[in-house]
Amino acid sequence: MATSTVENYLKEILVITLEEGVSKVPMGQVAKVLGVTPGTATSMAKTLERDGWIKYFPRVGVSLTRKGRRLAMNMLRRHRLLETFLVETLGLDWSEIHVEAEELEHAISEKVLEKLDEFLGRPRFDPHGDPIPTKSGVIEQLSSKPLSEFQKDDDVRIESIVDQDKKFLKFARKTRLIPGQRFKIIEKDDCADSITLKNSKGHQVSLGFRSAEKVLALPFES
Amino acid sequence: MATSTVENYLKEILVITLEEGVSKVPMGQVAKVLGVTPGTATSMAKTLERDGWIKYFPRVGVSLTRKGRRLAMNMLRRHRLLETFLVETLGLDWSEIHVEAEELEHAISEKVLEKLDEFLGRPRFDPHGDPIPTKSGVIEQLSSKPLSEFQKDDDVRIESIVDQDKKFLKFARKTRLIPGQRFKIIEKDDCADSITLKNSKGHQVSLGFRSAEKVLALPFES
DNA sequence: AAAACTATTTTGACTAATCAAAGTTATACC
DNA sequence: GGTATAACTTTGATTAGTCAAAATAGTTTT
Repeated sequence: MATSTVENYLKEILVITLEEGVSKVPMGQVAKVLGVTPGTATSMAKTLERDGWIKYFPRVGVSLTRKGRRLAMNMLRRHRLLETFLVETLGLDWSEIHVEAEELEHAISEKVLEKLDEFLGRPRFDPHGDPIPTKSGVIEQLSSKPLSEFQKDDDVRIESIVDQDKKFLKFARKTRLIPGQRFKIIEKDDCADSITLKNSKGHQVSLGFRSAEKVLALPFES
Repeated sequence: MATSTVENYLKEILVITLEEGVSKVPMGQVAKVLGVTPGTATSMAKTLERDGWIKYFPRVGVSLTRKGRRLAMNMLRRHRLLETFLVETLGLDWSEIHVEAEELEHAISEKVLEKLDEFLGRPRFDPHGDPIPTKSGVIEQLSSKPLSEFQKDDDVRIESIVDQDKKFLKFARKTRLIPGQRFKIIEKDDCADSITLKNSKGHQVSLGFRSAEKVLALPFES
Protein backbone atom coordinates (compact mmCIF):
# COMPACT_ATOMS: atom_id res chain seq x y z
CA MET A 1 0.00 0.00 0.00
CA ALA A 2 1.14 3.48 -0.83
CA THR A 3 1.46 6.07 1.92
CA SER A 4 -0.22 9.39 1.37
CA THR A 5 3.19 10.94 0.72
CA VAL A 6 3.69 8.51 -2.13
CA GLU A 7 0.22 9.31 -3.43
CA ASN A 8 1.04 13.00 -3.41
CA TYR A 9 4.32 12.61 -5.27
CA LEU A 10 2.68 10.50 -7.96
CA LYS A 11 -0.32 12.78 -8.35
CA GLU A 12 1.80 15.89 -8.73
CA ILE A 13 4.09 14.20 -11.22
CA LEU A 14 1.01 13.25 -13.24
CA VAL A 15 -0.44 16.74 -13.10
CA ILE A 16 2.79 18.28 -14.39
CA THR A 17 3.00 15.62 -17.08
CA LEU A 18 -0.54 16.39 -18.25
CA GLU A 19 -0.21 20.15 -18.01
CA GLU A 20 3.11 20.47 -19.74
CA GLY A 21 2.83 17.51 -22.06
CA VAL A 22 6.29 16.31 -21.11
CA SER A 23 7.33 12.76 -20.29
CA LYS A 24 10.10 13.42 -17.77
CA VAL A 25 9.58 15.83 -14.91
CA PRO A 26 12.81 17.32 -13.51
CA MET A 27 13.45 16.89 -9.78
CA GLY A 28 13.55 20.61 -9.09
CA GLN A 29 9.95 20.94 -10.23
CA VAL A 30 8.87 17.94 -8.21
CA ALA A 31 10.52 19.42 -5.13
CA LYS A 32 8.83 22.75 -5.72
CA VAL A 33 5.25 21.55 -6.14
CA LEU A 34 5.58 19.30 -3.14
CA GLY A 35 7.18 21.96 -1.01
CA VAL A 36 10.24 19.92 -0.06
CA THR A 37 13.95 20.47 -0.53
CA PRO A 38 15.53 19.11 -3.71
CA GLY A 39 17.48 16.53 -1.74
CA THR A 40 14.28 15.13 -0.33
CA ALA A 41 12.74 14.84 -3.76
CA THR A 42 15.79 13.00 -5.06
CA SER A 43 15.85 10.47 -2.27
CA MET A 44 12.11 9.97 -2.61
CA ALA A 45 12.54 9.41 -6.33
CA LYS A 46 14.84 6.51 -5.56
CA THR A 47 12.44 4.82 -3.22
CA LEU A 48 9.56 5.40 -5.62
CA GLU A 49 11.61 3.74 -8.32
CA ARG A 50 12.55 0.89 -6.00
CA ASP A 51 8.84 0.25 -5.43
CA GLY A 52 7.99 0.38 -9.11
CA TRP A 53 5.98 3.61 -9.21
CA ILE A 54 8.28 5.65 -11.41
CA LYS A 55 11.38 5.53 -13.58
CA TYR A 56 14.16 7.78 -12.32
CA PHE A 57 16.72 9.21 -14.75
CA PRO A 58 19.47 10.85 -12.66
CA ARG A 59 19.97 14.55 -13.45
CA VAL A 60 17.11 14.42 -15.93
CA GLY A 61 13.87 13.68 -14.18
CA VAL A 62 11.18 11.11 -13.44
CA SER A 63 8.32 9.53 -15.32
CA LEU A 64 5.47 7.35 -14.13
CA THR A 65 5.36 3.62 -14.76
CA ARG A 66 2.04 2.11 -15.78
CA LYS A 67 1.40 1.15 -12.16
CA GLY A 68 2.32 4.66 -10.98
CA ARG A 69 0.14 6.31 -13.56
CA ARG A 70 -2.80 4.18 -12.58
CA LEU A 71 -2.52 5.22 -8.94
CA ALA A 72 -1.88 8.86 -9.82
CA MET A 73 -4.93 8.95 -12.06
CA ASN A 74 -6.99 7.51 -9.28
CA MET A 75 -5.77 10.24 -6.93
CA LEU A 76 -6.71 12.88 -9.46
CA ARG A 77 -10.15 11.35 -9.72
CA ARG A 78 -10.52 11.44 -5.94
CA HIS A 79 -9.34 15.01 -5.77
CA ARG A 80 -11.67 16.29 -8.44
CA LEU A 81 -14.70 14.37 -7.29
CA LEU A 82 -14.14 15.69 -3.78
CA GLU A 83 -13.82 19.25 -5.02
CA THR A 84 -17.09 18.81 -6.86
CA PHE A 85 -18.77 17.49 -3.74
CA LEU A 86 -17.44 20.32 -1.60
CA VAL A 87 -18.82 22.96 -3.95
CA GLU A 88 -22.03 21.31 -5.17
CA THR A 89 -23.23 19.65 -2.03
CA LEU A 90 -21.71 21.51 0.87
CA GLY A 91 -21.54 24.90 -0.80
CA LEU A 92 -17.96 25.66 0.08
CA ASP A 93 -16.26 28.61 -1.44
CA TRP A 94 -14.67 27.92 -4.75
CA SER A 95 -11.34 29.27 -3.54
CA GLU A 96 -10.96 26.96 -0.55
CA ILE A 97 -11.79 23.53 -1.88
CA HIS A 98 -8.34 22.64 -3.18
CA VAL A 99 -6.70 22.47 0.24
CA GLU A 100 -9.61 20.53 1.68
CA ALA A 101 -9.68 17.95 -1.09
CA GLU A 102 -5.92 17.60 -0.77
CA GLU A 103 -6.43 16.08 2.67
CA LEU A 104 -9.58 14.08 2.07
CA GLU A 105 -8.36 12.37 -1.09
CA HIS A 106 -6.03 10.15 0.93
CA ALA A 107 -8.64 9.12 3.44
CA ILE A 108 -11.60 8.23 1.26
CA SER A 109 -12.01 4.58 0.34
CA GLU A 110 -12.81 3.25 -3.09
CA LYS A 111 -16.24 2.23 -1.89
CA VAL A 112 -17.15 5.65 -0.51
CA LEU A 113 -15.75 7.29 -3.62
CA GLU A 114 -18.01 5.16 -5.77
CA LYS A 115 -21.07 6.14 -3.72
CA LEU A 116 -20.05 9.78 -3.86
CA ASP A 117 -19.67 9.63 -7.65
CA GLU A 118 -23.14 8.13 -7.88
CA PHE A 119 -24.58 10.69 -5.47
CA LEU A 120 -23.15 13.53 -7.54
CA GLY A 121 -24.56 12.06 -10.74
CA ARG A 122 -21.22 10.99 -12.21
CA PRO A 123 -19.97 14.46 -13.10
CA ARG A 124 -17.44 14.75 -15.92
CA PHE A 125 -15.86 18.03 -14.84
CA ASP A 126 -14.87 19.51 -11.51
CA PRO A 127 -15.75 23.07 -10.42
CA HIS A 128 -12.58 24.43 -12.04
CA GLY A 129 -13.68 22.89 -15.32
CA ASP A 130 -10.99 20.21 -15.24
CA PRO A 131 -12.03 16.75 -16.46
CA ILE A 132 -12.54 14.03 -13.85
CA PRO A 133 -10.76 10.77 -14.77
CA THR A 134 -13.04 7.76 -15.00
CA LYS A 135 -12.78 4.82 -12.65
CA SER A 136 -10.61 3.04 -15.19
CA GLY A 137 -8.21 5.96 -15.41
CA VAL A 138 -9.26 7.62 -18.65
CA ILE A 139 -9.19 11.41 -18.77
CA GLU A 140 -10.72 13.71 -21.34
CA GLN A 141 -8.13 15.95 -22.84
CA LEU A 142 -9.49 19.22 -24.13
CA SER A 143 -7.28 21.50 -26.13
CA SER A 144 -7.78 24.54 -23.98
CA LYS A 145 -5.13 27.27 -24.05
CA PRO A 146 -4.39 30.37 -22.02
CA LEU A 147 -6.45 33.51 -22.75
CA SER A 148 -3.24 35.28 -23.67
CA GLU A 149 -2.99 33.15 -26.79
CA PHE A 150 -6.31 34.14 -28.26
CA GLN A 151 -6.82 37.07 -30.66
CA LYS A 152 -9.09 40.08 -30.82
CA ASP A 153 -12.71 39.18 -31.70
CA ASP A 154 -12.28 35.53 -30.70
CA ASP A 155 -15.20 33.95 -28.86
CA VAL A 156 -14.09 31.81 -25.93
CA ARG A 157 -15.50 29.62 -23.20
CA ILE A 158 -13.57 29.68 -19.94
CA GLU A 159 -12.31 26.21 -19.11
CA SER A 160 -10.22 26.48 -15.98
CA ILE A 161 -8.03 28.60 -13.75
CA VAL A 162 -4.50 27.30 -13.41
CA ASP A 163 -3.49 29.33 -10.38
CA GLN A 164 -4.52 28.00 -6.99
CA ASP A 165 -3.83 31.31 -5.28
CA LYS A 166 -6.76 32.31 -3.11
CA LYS A 167 -6.75 35.97 -4.06
CA PHE A 168 -6.69 35.26 -7.75
CA LEU A 169 -9.50 32.73 -7.47
CA LYS A 170 -11.64 35.23 -5.63
CA PHE A 171 -10.93 37.88 -8.22
CA ALA A 172 -11.80 35.42 -10.97
CA ARG A 173 -15.08 34.61 -9.35
CA LYS A 174 -16.03 38.21 -8.84
CA THR A 175 -15.45 39.06 -12.46
CA ARG A 176 -17.36 35.97 -13.64
CA LEU A 177 -14.17 34.53 -15.07
CA ILE A 178 -15.37 31.05 -14.18
CA PRO A 179 -15.58 27.75 -16.05
CA GLY A 180 -18.41 27.62 -18.54
CA GLN A 181 -18.75 31.39 -18.98
CA ARG A 182 -18.57 32.84 -22.50
CA PHE A 183 -16.67 35.95 -23.46
CA LYS A 184 -15.61 37.83 -26.55
CA ILE A 185 -12.12 39.31 -26.72
CA ILE A 186 -12.82 42.93 -27.58
CA GLU A 187 -9.33 44.29 -27.12
CA LYS A 188 -5.83 42.86 -27.14
CA ASP A 189 -2.93 45.22 -26.93
CA ASP A 190 0.56 43.75 -26.76
CA CYS A 191 2.16 47.08 -25.88
CA ALA A 192 -0.19 47.80 -23.02
CA ASP A 193 0.15 44.15 -21.98
CA SER A 194 -3.59 43.92 -21.66
CA ILE A 195 -6.56 41.87 -22.79
CA THR A 196 -10.15 42.99 -22.42
CA LEU A 197 -13.11 40.63 -22.44
CA LYS A 198 -16.83 41.20 -22.55
CA ASN A 199 -19.65 38.77 -21.86
CA SER A 200 -23.16 38.71 -23.31
CA LYS A 201 -24.47 40.98 -20.57
CA GLY A 202 -21.96 43.65 -21.50
CA HIS A 203 -19.85 43.02 -18.41
CA GLN A 204 -16.18 43.87 -19.08
CA VAL A 205 -12.91 42.62 -17.57
CA SER A 206 -9.34 43.60 -18.31
CA LEU A 207 -6.40 41.38 -17.52
CA GLY A 208 -2.65 41.79 -17.79
CA PHE A 209 -0.83 39.11 -19.77
CA ARG A 210 0.60 37.66 -16.60
CA SER A 211 -2.91 36.94 -15.37
CA ALA A 212 -4.28 36.03 -18.76
CA GLU A 213 -1.85 33.14 -18.83
CA LYS A 214 -3.50 31.65 -15.81
CA VAL A 215 -6.94 31.47 -17.39
CA LEU A 216 -7.48 28.61 -19.81
CA ALA A 217 -10.22 28.81 -22.40
CA LEU A 218 -11.60 26.94 -25.39
CA PRO A 219 -12.41 28.54 -28.72
CA PHE A 220 -16.17 28.81 -28.90
CA GLU A 221 -18.17 28.50 -32.10
CA SER A 222 -21.40 30.46 -31.88
CA MET B 1 -0.88 20.32 15.78
CA ALA B 2 -1.73 16.79 16.71
CA THR B 3 -0.91 13.97 14.31
CA SER B 4 -3.64 11.51 13.48
CA THR B 5 -1.95 8.96 15.71
CA VAL B 6 -2.28 11.34 18.63
CA GLU B 7 -5.90 11.96 17.71
CA ASN B 8 -6.57 8.24 17.73
CA TYR B 9 -4.99 7.65 21.11
CA LEU B 10 -6.96 10.48 22.67
CA LYS B 11 -10.25 9.45 21.11
CA GLU B 12 -9.93 5.87 22.22
CA ILE B 13 -8.99 6.90 25.73
CA LEU B 14 -12.09 9.10 25.83
CA VAL B 15 -14.35 6.35 24.53
CA ILE B 16 -13.15 3.92 27.18
CA THR B 17 -13.53 6.61 29.83
CA LEU B 18 -17.12 7.29 28.77
CA GLU B 19 -18.07 3.66 28.34
CA GLU B 20 -16.62 2.37 31.55
CA GLY B 21 -17.02 5.47 33.65
CA VAL B 22 -13.45 5.22 34.91
CA SER B 23 -10.97 8.05 35.19
CA LYS B 24 -7.73 6.19 34.54
CA VAL B 25 -7.40 3.83 31.63
CA PRO B 26 -4.70 1.15 32.07
CA MET B 27 -2.02 0.93 29.38
CA GLY B 28 -2.88 -2.62 28.46
CA GLN B 29 -6.33 -1.54 27.39
CA VAL B 30 -4.98 1.40 25.45
CA ALA B 31 -2.56 -0.87 23.63
CA LYS B 32 -5.34 -3.32 22.84
CA VAL B 33 -7.87 -0.89 21.35
CA LEU B 34 -5.17 0.77 19.29
CA GLY B 35 -3.73 -2.50 18.11
CA VAL B 36 -0.16 -1.79 19.23
CA THR B 37 2.21 -3.56 21.60
CA PRO B 38 2.13 -2.52 25.27
CA GLY B 39 5.60 -0.99 24.98
CA THR B 40 4.44 1.27 22.20
CA ALA B 41 1.48 2.44 24.23
CA THR B 42 3.72 3.23 27.19
CA SER B 43 6.18 5.27 25.17
CA MET B 44 3.34 7.06 23.45
CA ALA B 45 1.82 7.83 26.86
CA LYS B 46 5.00 9.65 27.78
CA THR B 47 5.04 11.82 24.73
CA LEU B 48 1.32 12.53 25.08
CA GLU B 49 1.99 13.65 28.62
CA ARG B 50 4.97 15.73 27.53
CA ASP B 51 2.68 17.55 25.11
CA GLY B 52 -0.02 18.13 27.68
CA TRP B 53 -2.72 15.84 26.29
CA ILE B 54 -2.90 13.35 29.14
CA LYS B 55 -1.71 12.62 32.65
CA TYR B 56 0.31 9.45 32.89
CA PHE B 57 0.43 7.48 36.14
CA PRO B 58 3.09 4.77 35.74
CA ARG B 59 1.76 1.27 36.23
CA VAL B 60 -1.73 2.62 36.76
CA GLY B 61 -2.98 4.24 33.62
CA VAL B 62 -3.73 7.48 31.81
CA SER B 63 -6.38 10.17 31.99
CA LEU B 64 -7.12 13.05 29.67
CA THR B 65 -6.24 16.63 30.55
CA ARG B 66 -8.77 19.33 29.76
CA LYS B 67 -6.93 20.05 26.53
CA GLY B 68 -6.81 16.35 25.65
CA ARG B 69 -10.48 15.87 26.40
CA ARG B 70 -11.39 18.79 24.20
CA LEU B 71 -9.55 17.33 21.23
CA ALA B 72 -10.83 13.83 21.89
CA MET B 73 -14.40 15.10 22.07
CA ASN B 74 -13.91 16.87 18.78
CA MET B 75 -12.68 13.63 17.22
CA LEU B 76 -15.72 11.80 18.49
CA ARG B 77 -17.90 14.50 16.97
CA ARG B 78 -16.13 14.11 13.64
CA HIS B 79 -16.43 10.37 13.76
CA ARG B 80 -20.11 10.32 14.54
CA LEU B 81 -21.08 13.07 12.12
CA LEU B 82 -19.20 11.24 9.37
CA GLU B 83 -20.93 7.98 10.19
CA THR B 84 -24.24 9.78 9.95
CA PHE B 85 -23.30 11.23 6.59
CA LEU B 86 -22.14 7.89 5.23
CA VAL B 87 -25.44 6.24 6.13
CA GLU B 88 -27.93 9.05 5.54
CA THR B 89 -26.47 10.66 2.47
CA LEU B 90 -24.41 8.05 0.70
CA GLY B 91 -26.45 5.05 1.80
CA LEU B 92 -23.55 2.95 2.98
CA ASP B 93 -24.20 -0.20 4.85
CA TRP B 94 -24.58 0.26 8.54
CA SER B 95 -21.93 -2.34 9.23
CA GLU B 96 -19.14 -0.72 7.22
CA ILE B 97 -19.23 2.92 8.24
CA HIS B 98 -17.04 2.63 11.31
CA VAL B 99 -13.86 1.80 9.41
CA GLU B 100 -14.53 4.50 6.83
CA ALA B 101 -15.17 7.23 9.37
CA GLU B 102 -12.04 6.16 11.21
CA GLU B 103 -9.98 7.36 8.25
CA LEU B 104 -11.96 10.42 7.24
CA GLU B 105 -12.17 11.90 10.73
CA HIS B 106 -8.51 12.90 10.58
CA ALA B 107 -8.72 14.51 7.18
CA ILE B 108 -11.85 16.64 7.45
CA SER B 109 -11.33 20.27 8.40
CA GLU B 110 -13.33 22.20 10.95
CA LYS B 111 -14.89 24.23 8.18
CA VAL B 112 -16.05 21.25 6.15
CA LEU B 113 -17.29 19.58 9.31
CA GLU B 114 -19.41 22.61 10.08
CA LYS B 115 -20.94 22.58 6.59
CA LEU B 116 -21.56 18.86 6.86
CA ASP B 117 -23.30 19.30 10.20
CA GLU B 118 -25.50 21.97 8.65
CA PHE B 119 -26.19 19.84 5.57
CA LEU B 120 -27.26 16.93 7.76
CA GLY B 121 -29.56 19.16 9.79
CA ARG B 122 -27.46 19.15 12.98
CA PRO B 123 -28.26 15.58 14.00
CA ARG B 124 -28.01 14.74 17.69
CA PHE B 125 -27.43 11.02 17.30
CA ASP B 126 -25.39 8.89 14.93
CA PRO B 127 -26.76 5.80 13.16
CA HIS B 128 -25.78 3.61 16.10
CA GLY B 129 -27.83 5.85 18.35
CA ASP B 130 -24.79 7.29 20.11
CA PRO B 131 -24.96 10.99 20.92
CA ILE B 132 -22.92 13.38 18.77
CA PRO B 133 -20.91 15.85 20.88
CA THR B 134 -21.67 19.49 20.15
CA LYS B 135 -19.11 21.83 18.68
CA SER B 136 -18.22 22.99 22.17
CA GLY B 137 -17.59 19.44 23.34
CA VAL B 138 -20.74 18.69 25.26
CA ILE B 139 -22.12 15.19 24.97
CA GLU B 140 -25.57 14.03 25.96
CA GLN B 141 -25.31 11.23 28.43
CA LEU B 142 -28.39 9.10 28.35
CA SER B 143 -28.90 6.50 30.99
CA SER B 144 -29.34 3.67 28.58
CA LYS B 145 -28.66 0.19 29.83
CA PRO B 146 -28.29 -3.23 28.25
CA LEU B 147 -31.46 -5.09 27.29
CA SER B 148 -30.46 -7.82 29.70
CA GLU B 149 -31.17 -5.50 32.61
CA PHE B 150 -34.79 -4.79 31.75
CA GLN B 151 -37.74 -6.82 33.03
CA LYS B 152 -40.70 -8.58 31.51
CA ASP B 153 -43.38 -6.17 30.20
CA ASP B 154 -40.98 -3.21 30.06
CA ASP B 155 -41.32 -0.91 27.06
CA VAL B 156 -37.96 0.04 25.59
CA ARG B 157 -36.47 2.13 22.84
CA ILE B 158 -33.28 0.76 21.33
CA GLU B 159 -30.45 3.23 21.78
CA SER B 160 -27.32 1.65 20.45
CA ILE B 161 -25.39 -1.50 19.70
CA VAL B 162 -22.14 -1.77 21.60
CA ASP B 163 -20.55 -4.46 19.50
CA GLN B 164 -18.80 -3.38 16.30
CA ASP B 165 -18.73 -6.93 14.97
CA LYS B 166 -19.97 -7.02 11.39
CA LYS B 167 -22.03 -10.18 11.77
CA PHE B 168 -23.80 -8.95 14.85
CA LEU B 169 -24.58 -5.60 13.29
CA LYS B 170 -26.10 -7.30 10.28
CA PHE B 171 -28.16 -9.55 12.49
CA ALA B 172 -29.33 -6.54 14.49
CA ARG B 173 -30.39 -4.76 11.35
CA LYS B 174 -32.28 -7.73 9.99
CA THR B 175 -34.28 -8.12 13.15
CA ARG B 176 -35.01 -4.37 13.34
CA LEU B 177 -32.98 -4.15 16.52
CA ILE B 178 -31.86 -0.68 15.47
CA PRO B 179 -31.68 2.69 17.23
CA GLY B 180 -35.05 4.37 17.61
CA GLN B 181 -37.12 1.18 17.34
CA ARG B 182 -39.59 0.40 20.12
CA PHE B 183 -40.12 -3.02 21.64
CA LYS B 184 -41.91 -4.64 24.52
CA ILE B 185 -40.20 -7.37 26.51
CA ILE B 186 -42.67 -10.19 26.38
CA GLU B 187 -40.54 -12.89 27.90
CA LYS B 188 -37.48 -13.02 30.11
CA ASP B 189 -36.30 -16.35 31.36
CA ASP B 190 -33.13 -16.46 33.44
CA CYS B 191 -32.88 -20.24 33.29
CA ALA B 192 -33.23 -20.41 29.54
CA ASP B 193 -30.87 -17.42 29.31
CA SER B 194 -33.22 -15.77 26.86
CA ILE B 195 -35.11 -12.55 26.29
CA THR B 196 -37.91 -12.16 23.78
CA LEU B 197 -39.01 -8.82 22.35
CA LYS B 198 -41.93 -7.83 20.20
CA ASN B 199 -42.51 -4.62 18.27
CA SER B 200 -45.78 -2.91 17.42
CA LYS B 201 -46.10 -4.88 14.20
CA GLY B 202 -45.97 -8.14 16.09
CA HIS B 203 -42.47 -8.92 14.91
CA GLN B 204 -40.61 -11.05 17.49
CA VAL B 205 -36.93 -11.50 18.33
CA SER B 206 -35.25 -13.70 20.88
CA LEU B 207 -31.79 -13.04 22.22
CA GLY B 208 -29.46 -14.87 24.56
CA PHE B 209 -28.17 -12.87 27.51
CA ARG B 210 -24.73 -12.65 25.95
CA SER B 211 -26.21 -10.80 22.99
CA ALA B 212 -28.71 -8.85 25.05
CA GLU B 213 -25.82 -7.23 26.85
CA LYS B 214 -24.63 -5.70 23.62
CA VAL B 215 -27.88 -3.91 22.91
CA LEU B 216 -28.47 -0.74 24.90
CA ALA B 217 -31.95 0.61 25.36
CA LEU B 218 -33.87 3.32 27.19
CA PRO B 219 -37.03 2.76 29.19
CA PHE B 220 -39.85 4.10 27.09
CA GLU B 221 -42.97 5.73 28.55
CA SER B 222 -45.93 5.23 26.23
C1' DA C 1 6.16 -15.28 52.54
C1' DA C 2 8.01 -17.42 48.53
C1' DA C 3 6.67 -18.75 43.91
C1' DA C 4 4.10 -17.97 39.88
C1' DC C 5 1.75 -15.21 37.03
C1' DT C 6 0.35 -10.87 34.80
C1' DA C 7 0.84 -6.15 33.58
C1' DT C 8 3.83 -2.68 32.55
C1' DT C 9 8.24 -0.52 31.37
C1' DT C 10 12.82 -0.37 29.28
C1' DT C 11 16.04 -1.07 25.76
C1' DG C 12 17.73 -1.29 21.26
C1' DA C 13 16.62 -1.41 16.58
C1' DC C 14 14.01 -0.16 12.43
C1' DT C 15 11.28 2.58 8.65
C1' DA C 16 9.40 6.66 6.39
C1' DA C 17 10.03 11.23 5.58
C1' DT C 18 12.26 15.09 6.14
C1' DC C 19 16.19 19.13 6.31
C1' DA C 20 20.75 21.55 5.98
C1' DA C 21 24.74 21.84 3.97
C1' DA C 22 28.45 20.13 1.28
C1' DG C 23 29.64 18.04 -3.08
C1' DT C 24 28.99 17.15 -8.06
C1' DT C 25 27.41 17.97 -12.97
C1' DA C 26 25.67 20.35 -16.62
C1' DT C 27 24.82 24.54 -18.97
C1' DA C 28 25.54 29.19 -20.15
C1' DC C 29 28.40 33.10 -20.79
C1' DC C 30 31.80 35.84 -22.22
C1' DG D 1 37.26 26.80 -23.88
C1' DG D 2 37.62 28.11 -19.02
C1' DT D 3 34.73 29.87 -15.38
C1' DA D 4 30.37 31.09 -13.17
C1' DT D 5 25.79 29.64 -12.21
C1' DA D 6 22.02 26.80 -11.68
C1' DA D 7 20.30 22.13 -10.99
C1' DC D 8 20.81 18.09 -8.91
C1' DT D 9 22.80 14.48 -5.55
C1' DT D 10 25.04 12.93 -1.35
C1' DT D 11 25.77 12.81 3.41
C1' DG D 12 24.65 12.92 8.11
C1' DA D 13 21.20 14.00 11.36
C1' DT D 14 16.39 14.32 13.18
C1' DT D 15 11.47 13.09 14.42
C1' DA D 16 7.35 10.15 14.87
C1' DG D 17 5.84 5.80 15.45
C1' DT D 18 6.51 1.23 15.78
C1' DC D 19 8.16 -3.90 17.35
C1' DA D 20 10.58 -7.67 19.89
C1' DA D 21 12.36 -9.11 23.75
C1' DA D 22 14.38 -8.49 28.25
C1' DA D 23 13.65 -6.39 32.80
C1' DT D 24 10.79 -4.96 36.55
C1' DA D 25 6.83 -4.35 39.57
C1' DG D 26 2.36 -5.83 41.39
C1' DT D 27 -0.89 -9.46 42.48
C1' DT D 28 -2.30 -13.99 43.32
C1' DT D 29 -1.76 -18.47 44.77
C1' DT D 30 -0.18 -21.89 47.49
